[in-house]
Amino acid sequence: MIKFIRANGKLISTPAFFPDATRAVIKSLTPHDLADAGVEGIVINTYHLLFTPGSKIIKKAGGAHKFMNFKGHIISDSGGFQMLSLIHKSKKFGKITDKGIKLTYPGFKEVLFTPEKCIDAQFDLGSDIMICLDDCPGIDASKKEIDESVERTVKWAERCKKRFQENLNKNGNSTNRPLLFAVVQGGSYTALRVNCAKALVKLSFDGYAFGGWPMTRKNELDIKFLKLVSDNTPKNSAKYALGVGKPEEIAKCVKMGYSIFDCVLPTRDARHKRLYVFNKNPSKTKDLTKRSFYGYLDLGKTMYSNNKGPIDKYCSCYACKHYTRSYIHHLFKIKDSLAHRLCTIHNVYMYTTVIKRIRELG
RNA sequence: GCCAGGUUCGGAUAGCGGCAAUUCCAACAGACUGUAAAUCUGUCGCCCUAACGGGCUACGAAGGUUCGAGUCCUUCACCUGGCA
Repeated sequence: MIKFIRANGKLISTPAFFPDATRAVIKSLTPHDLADAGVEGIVINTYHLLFTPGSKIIKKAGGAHKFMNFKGHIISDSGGFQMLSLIHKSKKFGKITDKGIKLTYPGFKEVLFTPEKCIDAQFDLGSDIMICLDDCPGIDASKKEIDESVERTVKWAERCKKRFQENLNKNGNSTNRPLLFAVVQGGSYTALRVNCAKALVKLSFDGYAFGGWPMTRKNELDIKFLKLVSDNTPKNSAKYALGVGKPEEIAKCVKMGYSIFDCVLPTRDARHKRLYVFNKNPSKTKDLTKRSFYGYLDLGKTMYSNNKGPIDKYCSCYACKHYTRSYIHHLFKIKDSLAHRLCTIHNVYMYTTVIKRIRELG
């Protein structure tokens, strides 16, 4: 398993979990909070930032790192997944064509988001790892639709790579350069996944990501296809499981060869009062893939109103060191944003604890 | 003392002849996996049924009118204004 990835002249330790800062913020946290919580990198979203504030504004600010005042690593997601989450839900957000995605984000001027524009925007953002624009099919897509999405994803990846190269040449620096990852689509069809992976590997990228929906319809990790993609990409390449997942799912994916993860769960759940805890001492466990090892706490429940313990007795994050469940429950009741901040710090710290332990165990 | 308005399911509200009865809050339960999410979905009088459904008790109290009353009428109790 690879221990480091070099991007933009900096080393990224792996495996790594980068929480999602879709709109260039981990909601409610400052970069100082992030550093404190052991967060080494984040994932921002090209699609969302294209509209607000606009990639050019971030470029003028000196890139996303400076704009956000964040010193860690930054991966920019292409926005391909938004085709699934927005356009497949409502046509008002846009339309997918072979040229690119016609984006009609409410309140903004219509733009044709091509693979080239996607890459240019990611250079504007100055991210360390860039993701090719992919065509992510909806969860109920037919085989024909997935077939088309694979074809488009590969073609777009090729165009992304070409544009990526052009941007690198323009900058004239080949050693301290960002990386470009391609996304493997193919849904739940073995042949499509394999073909997509092989076609992308042939084009050669710095890393490969598992795209689409990482969960089965039963909401279980789709191990079969995650493994298939991992097995059909070069052994020592960086592998990114997009949108994965719960701590035990990440641990499982690491065993399959994945080294980079991002997921909205720890941050969103924190805002939804759901806290992640360890049922046993994490520094003593050797297997982090067991579901029973983790617990969830709904701090909104009245049962915690007078609970004087920390969120998690095995955790030493800022929130656990300084505040009780009772107080945070109170903050939720009065709808104070400090609840979000403390809980986000905790959940994110909990994930970094899991990652650190996985690294220790090798 | 006179006049006017009010009293509804934990709290606050809607309802002005067909109602177990609106909405909000609270409470309870659930969801959340490349973030349109500090969000969303249920339940929320009691009892029976796996379910469709059924039974009982309810809109301050007591009477009355009506096929039918939270809704109309009378009296009483309490609360809030205005005038004495």
